[in-house]
Order: sequence, then structure tokens, then C-alpha cells
Amino acid sequence: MKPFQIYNSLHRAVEEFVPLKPGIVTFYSCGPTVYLPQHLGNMRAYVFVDTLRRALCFNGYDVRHVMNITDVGHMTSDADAGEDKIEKTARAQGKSPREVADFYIAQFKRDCAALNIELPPDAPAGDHPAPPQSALCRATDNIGAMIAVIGRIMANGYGYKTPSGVYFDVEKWRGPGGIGRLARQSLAEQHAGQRLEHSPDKKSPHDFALWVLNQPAHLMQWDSPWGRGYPGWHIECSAMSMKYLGETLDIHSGGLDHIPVHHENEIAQSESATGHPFARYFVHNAFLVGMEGAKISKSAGRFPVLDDLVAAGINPLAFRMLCLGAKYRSELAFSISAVEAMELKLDYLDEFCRNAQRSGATDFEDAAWTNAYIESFHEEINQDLNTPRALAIVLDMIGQAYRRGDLLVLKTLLRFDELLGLGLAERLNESLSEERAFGLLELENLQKERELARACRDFKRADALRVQINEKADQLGYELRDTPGGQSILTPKRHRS
RNA sequence: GGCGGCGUACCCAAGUGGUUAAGGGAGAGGUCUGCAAAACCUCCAUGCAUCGGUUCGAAUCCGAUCGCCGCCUCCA
Repeated sequence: MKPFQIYNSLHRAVEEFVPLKPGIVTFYSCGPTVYLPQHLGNMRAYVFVDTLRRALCFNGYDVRHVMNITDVGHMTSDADAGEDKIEKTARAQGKSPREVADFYIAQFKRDCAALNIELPPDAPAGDHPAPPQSALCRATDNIGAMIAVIGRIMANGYGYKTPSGVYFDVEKWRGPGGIGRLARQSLAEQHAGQRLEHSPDKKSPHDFALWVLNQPAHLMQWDSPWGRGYPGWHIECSAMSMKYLGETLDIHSGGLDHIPVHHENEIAQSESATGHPFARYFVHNAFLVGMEGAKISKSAGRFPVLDDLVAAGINPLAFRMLCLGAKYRSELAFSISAVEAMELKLDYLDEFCRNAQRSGATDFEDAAWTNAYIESFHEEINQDLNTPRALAIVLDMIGQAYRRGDLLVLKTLLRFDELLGLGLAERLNESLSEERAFGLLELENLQKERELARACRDFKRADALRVQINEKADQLGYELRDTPGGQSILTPKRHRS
């Protein structure tokens, strides 16, 4: 089996993945900013993060995963005097910033759960002598860690204090490649068009805030060695990744849009503080786009959220499958019909699982012919997460199973689903709720009656009974279907069949 | 103005130098079935925005043109 390979934005190439410490991966993901619901574009990013995490686990790595939650410090503009987005929402809704953040964090977690995105456990609040190695951590719980990093940057001479804040001295920093290593864009090039506003306190317009001072209107303020204020918008990632995962990360993930500014600045800050490389692999996901090919974004106003799909009666996991149907580095054009096509296929997988179980697949080892599929599946995953190919292999295997009349491939399929995360095992094992079980029991008599009618070739009566049964079964999400053996069965209703 | 990306069938989408251009949806035909449904089978791009070039050979490399999009402001 070829080793896991991933596209590294640092070198713009697909590279073999080799962790710093054998068997262990430190993985930091840029998480949500919680002042609005996460739209489907955001959720695509987290499906990608989850898929990458699963792929690393699939390859036997012990993954230590940290994701941040930005609940302070994102400005409505980068002019160093903009309004904090969370505070803006708080004012608009008459809530405290913490309440706003809590609300959207809960919603984020709920959406992740619906998509089978496994988040790291909540980090304990406050400073701990031995912080956990996987954590979902909030910026406002880690102000101390941020101040510590800023202190190191200052001590190393890369920051300077002014009345409006503490800034990072971009011109002075000459780390490997300097600023622009990731984006491959020199500072001169970056600002050829000059859209950046100058703050009179900055030595250079490229300098960015580490700690903002003298903004009395801001609700969220903390004391620091430089005065009362709040952190700049890049420092949390440097501080929290260091705190939980160490000074050099194996993998740092985020959206493509983070390359030129956020990640550049993170690298500069972190490396000027520690003197060590910040992250060995930077991975970035491409956007979900609308039908016109335009980016879906929070600032653009209208954007679909997971609840919109749920309202349309679509299984959220169909959206996950849609994401898996395209490479994470390709733009994906979103449409309801595209999700529906995937939902159809998801139903097909569920149906296969039930068929396989009925034929006793849970009691036997899988057929030997699945080995070739296991190998090629793993190979595609290790090839920079080629999930579309992997999905094609899964479907091919199932078609093969039906064709051979040998459904003993359930274990293999469920093993694949550990990577795909479509929840096949959960739905298969989902025990019927009492109410539903009771309802189905009631239908069994009618079902037997119909079978009798069929045996007597009284098809008129059989069809009438089927209509009657289906009317009731439909309410329970089931439908009647005849099997080749002549038996009739009640089975979960397929979507849009 | 600078940097970057994309353009593959009706739709979504793999493939980035080499036999017949993955897979899915939609569509057409068929097998099976009392009928339905499910499942399976067959068909569905001599062509990969356009035009040139390199090569024995290109969707894949190079150049030009057209079109779309992203970033350089908060953004996955």
C-alpha cells in the first residue's frame, strides 16, 4: 500500500505525508467564527477536515486534533478600528457577546453531528498544567496563552507598541521566505492596487495588530502587559495550536481564502515567537459555489444552511456525500438537484446494507473477492483524498455483489464507511422506536392476508391490500415490496423513487 | 493594478502525456416479476472553451484568444 499523500500548499505539490513523531499526527483546523449560522460552504470545509482526520485514522495514525472557535476579534474591516462582528450581532440582538457565541456554537455542533463530523472534545476552560491533546477551544478561554505568545514576539523584537495597539513588524521579519511564502506574492505585489488603509501608528501598512488598545467601545476587553484591550485576529491560532499541540504542527488546515493573509500572518507570528517551523503541511479546501459559479460567503448575504436542506426533506448526509463526490481542492457547484442525486445513492447504500443483513452477512466473513476493492479504495484515499474515486469503487463493489448474488461484503462496506462517514452502520442498527414497531406489527396481519390472496392468485384483492398497507406504512416511513422468493416485506421507504 | 484558479455529455464530477475519456443523476431500451417496486444488463462525449504549437502520441505540456470565478478588506 502506498503511503498517504496530501497536497501541501507550502510547496504546491502532492507529497507523501510523514509526521514529525512516528504514528502521531498533530492536526490544527481553523474553525468557525460564531456570529452567524455556518452556511453550507462552511460545512463543506468541516466535512473536509473530518474526512482528512478519518483518512489519517484509516492509515493507523493517532490523530491529535484541535479546532478553534473564534468568539472575539474578527473585525468588520481590517482598519484596526472596525467593529467586532460578534459584538455587532450582540448589539443587534440585545445579547451579550458570550450569549451570541454560545448560541452559534450550539448550532454549529448540531450541524456537525447531523453531518457525522466528529469534533474534538470541548477544551476545559482556563489554563491547565497538562492541556488535552485534542480540543475544541474558544479564543476567549485562551487570552492568557495569546498574551504569552505576544510576549515572546515582543521579547524577540518582532513587535512594537503604539497608542492604538501592539503590531507585528512585518518588514523586520525575515523568516524563511518572509511574508508571502505561502501566497507567493511579495508585499510590493500584494499592495500594488492599494486597497489597504493606513493606520498612522503602523510602521508599514503590512503590519498587523497583535493586541488592540484604546477601543473603549468594545465590550470584550482584557488586561495585558501593554494595557487593556483585545487580541488581533491571527494570534489565537498561533497561541492555541502551540498550547495544545506544540510549536510545530504536522498539519494545518483551512479554507483557500486563508492563504494570503491569515495563514501568512500566523506563520510569521508563530515562527518569530518560537524560532521553529510552524506547520509542516498546510492543506486548504476549495469553495462550494452557487449555480452561477459565484462564491457563497457570509459577507455576500444570502447563503444556504443545513436547515434549508432539512426543511426540504433532505437527509443531511446526502450533503456529506455530495462533498465526497468532488475533490476537496476543486470548486463544487451546489444545487438541490445535485444533493438529491446523492440522496438517491445514499438510500441505495442503506438498502444494500439491509439486504446484506437479511442474507446473513453479519454472521459470516466477507467474500474473498472484496480484497481487491479494499486495496483500491485505500489507494484512492491515500492519493490526496480522492473521495470521488473511492465512492465509485464502493458502488462498483455493491453492483458486483448483486450480480454475483453474494452479498457477503457488509463488513467491508462498513469499514469503508468509517472513512466516508455516511452513518450506514448506525442506520442499519437503528432499532425501531416502540411506536413504529407497534405500527408495523399492526400491518403484519394485513400483510399476511395479502400474501394469502396472492397465493390464491386473487390479485385484485392483493393490490387493494397493498394500497391499504402502503397508506399506513407510508406514515412510518415504510413501504411494501415483494421479493423474488414470493415473500412480501416492509422496508424503509426510499426517497424519490 | 497584482496574484491565483477554473472551463470535460442535459446536470454534478474524476482523469493532468500513452490501450475503448471513472462514477453518479437525468434519459432510452431490456431481463426478472401476476402487477408494482427493487436489483441487474445494454445504450448515452471519435471528443475534453476556441485557435495554434511541442511530441511517435495531449483533455493532460507550451502560447494566444474568449468566458467564468477567487484573493489582495471580514470570509471555509
